[in-house]
Formats: sequence, structure tokens, C-alpha cells
Amino acid sequence: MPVRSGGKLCSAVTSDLGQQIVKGGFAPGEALPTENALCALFGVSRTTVREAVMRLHGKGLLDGGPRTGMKVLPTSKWNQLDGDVLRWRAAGGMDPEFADQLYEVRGCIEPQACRLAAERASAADLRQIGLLFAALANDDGDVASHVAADVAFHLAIFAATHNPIMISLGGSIRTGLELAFSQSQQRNRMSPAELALHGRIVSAVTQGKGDAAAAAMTHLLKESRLALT
Amino acid sequence: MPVRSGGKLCSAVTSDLGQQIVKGGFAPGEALPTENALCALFGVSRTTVREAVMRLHGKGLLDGGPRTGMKVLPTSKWNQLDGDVLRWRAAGGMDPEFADQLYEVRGCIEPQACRLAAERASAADLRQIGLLFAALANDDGDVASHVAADVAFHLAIFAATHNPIMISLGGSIRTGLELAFSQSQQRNRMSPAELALHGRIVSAVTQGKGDAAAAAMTHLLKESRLALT
DNA sequence: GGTGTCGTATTTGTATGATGATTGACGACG
DNA sequence: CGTCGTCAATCATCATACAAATACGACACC
Repeated sequence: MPVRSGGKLCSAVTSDLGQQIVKGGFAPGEALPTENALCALFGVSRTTVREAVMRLHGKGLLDGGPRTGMKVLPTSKWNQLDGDVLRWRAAGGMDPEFADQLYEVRGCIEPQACRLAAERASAADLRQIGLLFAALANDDGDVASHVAADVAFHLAIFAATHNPIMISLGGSIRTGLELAFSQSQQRNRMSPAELALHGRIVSAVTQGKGDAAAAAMTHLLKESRLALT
Repeated sequence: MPVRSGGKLCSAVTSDLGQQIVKGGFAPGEALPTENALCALFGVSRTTVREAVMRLHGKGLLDGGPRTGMKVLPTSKWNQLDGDVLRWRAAGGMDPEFADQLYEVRGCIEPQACRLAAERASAADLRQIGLLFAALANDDGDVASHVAADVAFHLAIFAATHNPIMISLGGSIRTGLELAFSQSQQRNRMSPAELALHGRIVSAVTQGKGDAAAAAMTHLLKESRLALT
């Protein structure tokens, strides 16, 4: 008898299965249970299971054909930057290793994005960035809204690059961090030092100083990583 | 009467629909035809259409709920780095704008990846990179094998960072380029200048000189972009 | 006439069963 | 001992049915 939980069963199964794979419940190279077995496992129909499997296939987590069953692909084939994959890795508390990897990638990308933003931000972009910085500085709401403002600020930087690929990349990275923040420990409000570094980024970008903007962002990320336990 | 093409119908529908979306056949914000309409359009059953739609949903191209139908999301929500999305964008000849965007992102990431590789490549990594460089230098095969060797070289750099997220990122980028190369024009064999720059990267990475490695990669990308028409 | 409420129709979400295609395994045969 | 054909398991696709959610319009009421 199927679980009559109401809605979006497919998404629930996708998340559940995906998380089990990402968390290592099924080792890479290992074959997944047959579709019928998964049906029994989750208490849903084959239709739903197949839709979930298709999504995971689309994310590079699985591959396989008839008779062989679906195999878990090696992690190198995964779309590690897919929002869902990041979410699943960060779910239930993010391990320090994952945080390091994420910050390392941020350190490679965000300063360069910042440089591009400084070189080509439009007036509207600059206005938006300035607004978000002001919101960040004046925000006296709870921690959640503070984090949200921080995220919005960084996304605005990416948006100012006017490069869709870069923007998408930024979205993925921030997704992972956002989730991690909200789940592990609520980090303290931004330190004055961090806020000041945000300010340096704003002025450098506004003045079109690419190198300075990149340097400020690099500095900020270092500071921010340290603050994260 | 369904198309009895043999196999992989689902993948075919996914590619077809996905490409139409990416290529702008359906504008962002626009609602997709109903599932039944899509069935008629592609001549497949609803099951297959839904599996395709689920995959696209997983890539951030679509969203929607019951009764409202699926809407095409704004491009900012797409997983632009998803291998399939890149493929679809590059399909049928890559427009110069896309090439610029891709090279810009490469320019942001690969030099930094190179720096990391220089800092922490293992002996095995270095051996592998050296081997691939030798293959690149001595290769006298056709253009395809030359491109493949080039791709393998850059992937090895990413692998040497030992950061799974970075590695995945590298895979995505290279996927797009590979597809673009093989479809648009077959580019000429690598110029001596490019080859020499590869060599500079190898020695810088081997000697652990991060800055020099990053600079060499930046230089190489500039050179390579120019050679690409 | 305007507005709030309710019913209905349409569309997606899920379940079920059937049929064909593909492929690995195993045994028969040369 | 090797090669090949058959078999069975499993995925791929299809067809159909029902449930759930929501948009739209009808209707009553103010």
C-alpha cells in the first residue's frame, strides 16, 4: 500500500536516494537495487522510482542499461556543483573537509568574478551592490536575515560579471554554503573586520579597480573561513 | 503510433526538448505545452515525456506544479555547467558569445587550479602530467587525438588539485570545449607557442611554483583563445 | 454592481499491469 | 576448450486509471 503523504513524492524519493548515494550509502561502482526492490524500499510505485532515478542519472550519479542495473558512478563523474548534490552533501551537518573544498573553490572563483565585476559592472549593478551592502551594514534582524543579505551580496557580484556561466556557478556555490550555514551551527553575526572587507570590495568595484577588488575578496574569504569554526 | 527507434527514446526526447529550451525555442517564463501535447509532439507516451521533463527539472531548466504546467525558468537558474546543458548550447556550432563566456570562466578557474596543483601534486600526479605532456608533444596522430591529448592534460591538472569539486568543475568545462571543437571547425594542430606554454606549466607545477604555474596557464588560455578563430 | 464562495474542469502526480528489447549467464555442441 | 544459441532477468516503453491540486467561471449575497 503506497504511502499517501500528499504531494511531490517523486522529489522526496529523489532526495532520499540521492542523499544516500552522496553520503556513501552506496559505494561508487556498486550496483543499485533493482527498480522493484527500490519500490519496496520506499513504498512507492515503479513510475516514481524511475523518475527519481532519471533525475539522478541526469546529475551524473548513476549510469547503466538494461539487465545490468544502475551503477553508482565514481565521484569524479558527478556534477558536484549541482545544487541538489551540494545540498545532499551538506545535509545533516557539513564535514570540515567539505567546507574546505568549498572555500577553496570559492577562493579560486570569487576573486576573479570580483575582478570581472569591477571591469564591467553597469550603473544598475553598482547601485544594487551598494544597496545590498547597506542592507548588510544596517541589518539588525536575526542571524538568518543576515546570512541571506550576505548571500545576496555575493550573488550580486556574480551577476555584475554578465557571464551566465559565471552566474550559475556562483549560484551553485552559494547554495551549498547557505544550506551548510543553516544546518550546522548558526554562525555569529559578521565581524566588523568582515564588514569592512565587504566595504573595500564595494569601493574597489565601484572605482573599477579590478586588482584591488580581487585582493579584497581573497582577504574576505580567508577571514570568513576562519570565522567558520 | 510510437516511434519504434529501438532504444534510448527517453534520452532522445530529453535532448530534443532540452536543446529547444536552451536554444530559445521556449522563452524563459513561458509555459511548456501540456504533457499530452508533448506526447503528441514527440510521438511518445506520457511516461517518457515525464521522465524527460524530470531530467530537465533536475537541471534547473523547468519548474512548476500541478495544474499550472511546467514553466521555463530564467537562465540564471539553469545549471549552466551541467554537461548536457553545455552540450545543448554548443550543439550545431558554438556561437562566439558562448566561446567567450566559456574561455572567460576558464581564465578564472584554470590558473587557480594550476596553482593548487603546483602546491600539492603527488609524485603520481606529476608523473601523469609529464606523461600526458610527452604524448601531446610527440603525438603525430590526427587532429582528434591531438584534441583528446590536450583535454587529458588539462584534466590531469584539475585532478592534481585533489579537490573533488574542482575536478568536477574541470570536467564540465572541458566537456563544453570538447564538444565545441568537434562540431564547429576542426582547429589546427597546436601551435609551437602553445606547446611551449604547456611545457612551462609542467615545469612550474613540477617545481611547486604556484605563481609561475598560474601565470603560464593564463598565458596559454589567452593564446589558445586567439587561435580559436 | 461588486465581491466572496463554491463547484467544476483541466492538468499534473501516482499507481498498476503488460509487452518488447537488451544483455549477461549458462549450458549445448563442435 | 572454445564458440554459439537459448534463457531469464531487468530495464524501456506504453496504455490506462484514479487522486490531488489549482485556475477559472458560475452563482449567491451584500
